[in-house]
Amino acid sequence: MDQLDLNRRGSILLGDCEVLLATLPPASVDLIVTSPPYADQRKHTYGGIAPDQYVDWFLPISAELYRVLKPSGSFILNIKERVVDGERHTYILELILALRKQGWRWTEEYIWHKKNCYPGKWPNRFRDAWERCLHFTKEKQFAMYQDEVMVPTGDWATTRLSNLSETDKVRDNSRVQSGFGKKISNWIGRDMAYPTNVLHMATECGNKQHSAAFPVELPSWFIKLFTQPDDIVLDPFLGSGTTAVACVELCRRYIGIDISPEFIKIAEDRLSACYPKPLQLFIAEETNGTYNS
Amino acid sequence: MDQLDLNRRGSILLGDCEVLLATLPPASVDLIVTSPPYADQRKHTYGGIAPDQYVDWFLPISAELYRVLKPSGSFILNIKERVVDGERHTYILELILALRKQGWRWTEEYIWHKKNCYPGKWPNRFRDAWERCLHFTKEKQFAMYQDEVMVPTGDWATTRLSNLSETDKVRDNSRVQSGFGKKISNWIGRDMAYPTNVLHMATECGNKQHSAAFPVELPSWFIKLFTQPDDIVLDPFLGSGTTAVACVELCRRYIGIDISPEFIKIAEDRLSACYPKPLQLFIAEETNGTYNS
DNA sequence: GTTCCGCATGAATCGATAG
DNA sequence: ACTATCGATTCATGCGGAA
Repeated sequence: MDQLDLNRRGSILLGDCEVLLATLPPASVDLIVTSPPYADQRKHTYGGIAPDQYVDWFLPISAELYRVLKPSGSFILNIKERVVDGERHTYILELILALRKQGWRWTEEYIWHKKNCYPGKWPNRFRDAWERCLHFTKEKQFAMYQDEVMVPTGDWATTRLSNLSETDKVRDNSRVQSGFGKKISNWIGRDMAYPTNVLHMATECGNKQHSAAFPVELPSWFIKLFTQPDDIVLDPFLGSGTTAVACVELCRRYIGIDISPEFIKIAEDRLSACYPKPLQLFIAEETNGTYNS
Repeated sequence: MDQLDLNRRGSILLGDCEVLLATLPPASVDLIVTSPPYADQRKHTYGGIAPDQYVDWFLPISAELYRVLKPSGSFILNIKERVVDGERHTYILELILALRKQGWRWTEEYIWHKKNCYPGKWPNRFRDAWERCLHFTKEKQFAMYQDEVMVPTGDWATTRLSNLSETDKVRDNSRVQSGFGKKISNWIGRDMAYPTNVLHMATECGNKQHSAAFPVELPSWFIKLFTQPDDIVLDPFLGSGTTAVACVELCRRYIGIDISPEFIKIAEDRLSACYPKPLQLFIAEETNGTYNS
């Protein structure tokens, strides 16, 4: 990836992703995580793709994504169909079918359950509290590091976890993420379980600087699951840079593309104030000498 | 519906639902809730429909469902696609597209989050913890009674609800469901909120008598949301009778169809031991005189 | 009458073995 | 080669029995 001028942390590219993706070498990316502009959204930057044209708009881009992804790589597409004329539009169903014709395997559909979804009331539907995280791969076998996202078992969470201090939790997390120490499965033993394909995460609503499509937690989870440190993660619709932030925190390299100079600026500002998680821990311990292991 | 010989509670019909549905009058049903046999499942009763043939198998049935449903009615289809050769099969996506061509409106997709999903570990996926509850309607406007499924807000649930006895909860539920007392929204006031389109419910696995496809809670929720007392609810794949049980408990009339005499027997046995929720309360209070309001 | 522990039980999926 | 069956894997829940 040296020809990409990818520094130690990553690269942010300004421009149309279909054009810029063509400049990347084939089979060079370990993971693609993205939340593309939803139909009729972001009109000021992408021109607001009409639902009926969404598949035709996306397919040339996904063809380039297929080319740059390693055979062992994964492609996570976070998306949710809009309501049009009182019913769910079918462009995502059609997109899944079209991507399969393009060669992608529709390996799994994860659900992001938005614990704090947007408020509102309508006569014929409730608040929409979930989005699709479609998992596509090129091959039947692909890289997956399940131990990296293990969670406390229900029993353990309600009884023992509640007794741990916040500092304990932070320290434990960072140790695992930095690759030091034992595997979680050995370390905690039977107190940890593998997660399911339903992710419970709150949306980030407090941040006034940027309107992130998804919380850092979401790309972080998939990055831990599908890549190792120093692997390369691509987000062709970087937006406010959430995927790149997750990469820095987890010591992965990123390639971020966006067509909007405003968003690129926001992403670069966020990244400049962003450190790997182990380093964050180090800073925290420097500042706070009261911690005892 | 008198020509159906529908008694005060409902009717259970033994036979092929495509045939039997043709005998029902048009526009006579308020709600259809069903969980059809999934592809390649239940081979002993339904012959195990192959994934590739699923849409063709289902369309003649859904045509009859369309005919018997009132214009203001809803059709809830609980289903989940299998994994075939390491990827999710697309027959449900194709089914949604085909149902729309048949005239159905794909109004919403609710998610049933199965808190206790089937265990297991595989190299390329996690446990499947969710199923689709597809909501189809005939018209843009349809009957929906949102107040009937309001839920306590987090604060209230964790503080006051946990202090209530089981009897209290039964009493409260039955009052609301039977139409006695105030609307929940007035009764609890600001402590109640509307739910989202994500339903958190555990599967019923402990029951030795029958293996219900879904918990009574699931059809109950949709029945409360889309019907009023004495309305008619249809389940063309009744199975062990869970939908009919929910109808009895909520004082709705049911039409249940199943092709398996064994399942019909199980359903009838369950229904004979089944009472409306207000009556359950009455029995509970007869037995337990210690309750003070 | 509580609370706590042990146990059986699932609309599952994969890989290996057998026809 | 391609399909059919079987064992191994794994965890939240609700029941019954025990302290």
